Amino acid sequence: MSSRSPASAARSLLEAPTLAVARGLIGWRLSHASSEGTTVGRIVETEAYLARDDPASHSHPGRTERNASMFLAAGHAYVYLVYGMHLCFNVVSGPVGVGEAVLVRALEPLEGVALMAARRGRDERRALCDGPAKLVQAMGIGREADGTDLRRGRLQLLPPEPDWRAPPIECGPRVGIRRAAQLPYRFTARGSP
DNA sequence: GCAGGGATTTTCT
DNA sequence: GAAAATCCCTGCG
Repeated sequence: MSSRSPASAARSLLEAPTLAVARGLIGWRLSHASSEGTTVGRIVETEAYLARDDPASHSHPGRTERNASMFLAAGHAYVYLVYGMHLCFNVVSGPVGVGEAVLVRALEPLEGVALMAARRGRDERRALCDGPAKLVQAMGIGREADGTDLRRGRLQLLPPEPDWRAPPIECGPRVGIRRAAQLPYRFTARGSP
């Protein structure tokens, strides 16, 4: 069909509609090169937050100082504080100025597992990155990552390896929200947390 | 293994 | 002043 390389096709995913990005990001890798070392994890669970007909989205009430990064170009990071003590990491999607993003809910640890465990203060591999705030802590992502370009900075999004086989992906309701909780905007790699 | 509640602070009404 | 895209520990079966 396409004459483009798989890597190029993968990169163009970020320009796709947000629901397609949320599904397509399953299998991508998140890499963070920090002063402590490098950690890499594979995305195994995501949630889409849209700009229209989605009252659960942070962009729904309009643009504010907090959600400003959601309105950047696709492929930027949106990092915010929830519950006064945890951070969540999102990949901005959709056209510039629209306000859509994909929340990364879980990773499978690939590299720097010992560093992840040290940051998290516990050893059990399963528990390192199986929640949106957990993976932010394990990867050492801070609020300074908010608004950065995920194709260029220390925090980078990498397409799946060419030989990586996509697992079956399940779709269901989002987690931890009240409004529009029934919308099936959550994507999970089967066999993951 | 599962249910329940506390921690903690930013953000918007 | 209330709610929030959560996590962890405790108590109980």
